[in-house]
Amino acid sequence: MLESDRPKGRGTEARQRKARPITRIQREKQDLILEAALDVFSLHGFRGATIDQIAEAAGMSKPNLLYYFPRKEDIHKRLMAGMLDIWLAPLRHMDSDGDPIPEIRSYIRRKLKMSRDFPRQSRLFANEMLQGAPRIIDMLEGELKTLVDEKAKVIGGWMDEGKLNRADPYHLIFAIWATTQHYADFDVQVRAVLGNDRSGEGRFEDAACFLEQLFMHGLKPQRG
Amino acid sequence: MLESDRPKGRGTEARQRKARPITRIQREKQDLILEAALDVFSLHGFRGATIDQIAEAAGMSKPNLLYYFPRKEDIHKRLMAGMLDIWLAPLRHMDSDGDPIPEIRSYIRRKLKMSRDFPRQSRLFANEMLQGAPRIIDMLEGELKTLVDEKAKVIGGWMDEGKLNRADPYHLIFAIWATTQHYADFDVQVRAVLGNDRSGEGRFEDAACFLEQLFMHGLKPQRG
DNA sequence: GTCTATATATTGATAGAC
DNA sequence: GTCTATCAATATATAGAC
Repeated sequence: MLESDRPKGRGTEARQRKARPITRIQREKQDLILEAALDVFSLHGFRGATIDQIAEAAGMSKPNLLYYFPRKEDIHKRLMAGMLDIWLAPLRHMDSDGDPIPEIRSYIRRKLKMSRDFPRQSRLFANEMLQGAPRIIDMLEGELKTLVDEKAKVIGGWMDEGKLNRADPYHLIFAIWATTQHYADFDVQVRAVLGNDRSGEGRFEDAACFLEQLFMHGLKPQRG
Repeated sequence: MLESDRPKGRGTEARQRKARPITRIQREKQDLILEAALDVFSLHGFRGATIDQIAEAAGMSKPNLLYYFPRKEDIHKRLMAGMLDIWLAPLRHMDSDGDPIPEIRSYIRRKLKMSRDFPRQSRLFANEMLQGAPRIIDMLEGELKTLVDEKAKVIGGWMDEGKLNRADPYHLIFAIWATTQHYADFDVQVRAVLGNDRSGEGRFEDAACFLEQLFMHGLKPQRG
């Protein structure tokens, strides 16, 4: 059995870091590593990424990097944790007391902006999903499900009041996730299809415009 | 420089296979390998997958597998090639002479059905995208772009005739891809959020229903 | 065609000098 | 804290017996 996430080499006990305050220079080095690791992990996934690559991207030697994060998994864990909060912020932000249409419109825009500004985080997340989310499945079934349940209830309430067309709130949320994250995760494909002439950053504004139209009115023209 | 796709070991020249007809037993073995490789590649990506894993899943020894596909890359290449045709079939199928609304509705259903029936192929493709599509970028900029350009023109024509609400055809196609493939690529997340009770195969029917509603009518209720 | 044994490179992680 | 050197495991691929 090839267990990808098992620490290799001889008995590796995570190096005990003393609980002393972290210096500025230490944090800067850590941030440098995390920044480089985000590049590499988001592109190759956990197993595809190598410490060599991360160290080179961070401009330091491999043992030096391992001085700050004793194990490869530690870096990945930190990146995931740091990202999940940011990632769910837009959904948390959706206000049950607000007007349904503007709330959903603004949720879509916020989510699309995250794909534009944090594409690597999106791909890191997508990589984890494709692999069956081994490292965050608990969070999906716990924290995430709770949040979505809550927001689905809010949306369902809006529909009951006739402020939105009736539709499954869960699949609505999936659709918003899918359409917005697509521009980060499938960026190569989007660029290839749009061609060089349309591959400027304008594609995000076009996407925002299209998605607003889609989610608000759909494709079928109204008679009259 | 760590070049992941470079063949390793000593001077490896692809073993010259004689151009003699392939026997039935050979094809069966190859299919067995491809089937196993699809499992492993779709889950771990190209670099994350190992020949050991594939060989074990196929129930044969590693050298035996390498007898049929001399290099790891050969297996992956075959899987990609075999998949791309299937993958684009639903879009090719969209008929410019048909009625716009039924054509699009049926395209969505067909694409969603592919996510249900071929989730591993979808994830294989997604993995390749996340990595910047190094092995199929030419196909994206060539064959795929040509096909999408053509179909975008068809959809644009329908809009000119007033048979569809005006919207960017390219982003419409992206939205259909994203929403349908989401159910294969982010399957873990979908299941986690819907919970055990709603994680039967019924979720695909729910999704089909929702997506039809979304793409046809959007969320905003019509007055009157 | 299939197997055992093995060559060679890569990789995660450690040792120990400075 | 940082580096060079290196270990042990893993991985791709080949050699050669049967």
